[in-house]
Amino acid sequence: MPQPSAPRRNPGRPPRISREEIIEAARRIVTEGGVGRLTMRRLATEVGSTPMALYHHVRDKEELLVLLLDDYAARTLRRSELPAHPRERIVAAATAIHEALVACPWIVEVLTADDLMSTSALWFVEQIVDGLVACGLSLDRAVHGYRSIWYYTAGEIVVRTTAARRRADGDPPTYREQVFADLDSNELPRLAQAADRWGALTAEDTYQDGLRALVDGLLVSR
Amino acid sequence: MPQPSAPRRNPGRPPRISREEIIEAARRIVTEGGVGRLTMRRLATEVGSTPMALYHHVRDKEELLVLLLDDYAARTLRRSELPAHPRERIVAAATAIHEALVACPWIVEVLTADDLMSTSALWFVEQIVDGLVACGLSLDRAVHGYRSIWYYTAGEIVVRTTAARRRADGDPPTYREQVFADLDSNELPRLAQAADRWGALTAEDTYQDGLRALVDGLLVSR
DNA sequence: GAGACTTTCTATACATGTAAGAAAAGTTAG
DNA sequence: CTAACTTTTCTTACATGTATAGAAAGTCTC
Repeated sequence: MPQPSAPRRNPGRPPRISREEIIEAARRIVTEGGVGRLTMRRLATEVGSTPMALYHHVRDKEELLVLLLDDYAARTLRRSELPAHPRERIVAAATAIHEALVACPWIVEVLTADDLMSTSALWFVEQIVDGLVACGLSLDRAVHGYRSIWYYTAGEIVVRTTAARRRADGDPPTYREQVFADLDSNELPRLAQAADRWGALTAEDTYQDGLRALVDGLLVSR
Repeated sequence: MPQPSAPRRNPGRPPRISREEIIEAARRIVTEGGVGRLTMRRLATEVGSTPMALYHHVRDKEELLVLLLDDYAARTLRRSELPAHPRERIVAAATAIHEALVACPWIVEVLTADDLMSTSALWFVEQIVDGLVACGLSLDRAVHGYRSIWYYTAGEIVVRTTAARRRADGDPPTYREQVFADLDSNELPRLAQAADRWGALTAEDTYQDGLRALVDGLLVSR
């Protein structure tokens, strides 16, 4: 029977760095110089260690980014007063998540990693699922509904911030824009009709419009 | 006045490889060994050239992947008989795009790159926009609606295929799953209630459900 | 034909993520 | 104390994307 109160230390070489230290240092690097400055080597010197030592605390760089995102969410997403009406509560919770993520431009590389599962984000997820249930959906349908909202949200952020970044880089227009300029107005009349406004239209932020549509659609129980 | 019919060749060293050749070779590599096998060096030897020569035909690897995706779309997406009823036409067109992309597991890394703009995909985009207009939306709102559908579609694919890949890798469960196991059922009752089914629920393919909800929502003009 | 100009290709170099294995620094059993 | 064992750290090495500089191979002007 092991003595429970004895401060018996662990065997093995004692660690000189911790996951928390690593994340802290990573956060410093990212907030100062952007996510592009975050390399394993830089991070290692920042915590006073070697690159490979990091890999004992973090599976790989992607996991590091996920941890960083969760850390960010934990300190940004604060539970706030949400509307009482379920439908509006859903919209507000999703919008809160969306705003937090949009304000953090480097996440794009991480969003592909399944849900946003930071403990602090979970409260908002709960609000969404609960709102859907309150509107009459079964629990299963509510979870599926939340997933749809998450797909929409993640897709919006990933697609729009990548596009925005590309615009900011002042890249020469890709051949895609060329394609769009050469539209055949007999074959594709609507697109041709919208062609000149396409760039402006797709740059607009219509997250809430789409979200409301999606939520409305989810709530007309079928 | 330049002689129009003269086969005056271009100045400069004549190219030994073309963008088409490159894409062809890349397709071979990817279909044989997966996208992980596609490196610039391998591609270079495949076309009998050097890595840096590729960069005269392709801006960078990302553009190569985009080209590859368009190439794939061009040979997979065939215009098909779509329902006449506008709402069903929208759903069918989006589903066609979705199915083509899902069948092609390496796209994930590219989907972040704005729209799917392959010429062959544009026809489906046209169907969606036109369907929305036929249901009474203004052209602007229809374009926005299409964008919402695209966000949802891209997000669904990116999130779900990444999750599936991770599952297939047999990774040790990430700390996210740990978080989910430790849910406090007082704080987050709905999530706790769904916790054990969460994995199964989020693995289900509910693309069409969400899509229909979104389209329904878009069509109740507000 | 000689040289200027243009386009494409090649050689070399660097930063990055990370695999593999050895070394270090502890704890525990004898 | 010594030896086995464990955990963490360090060293070295490799594959990859791509920047940079210059060489090669054409056309054009004269």
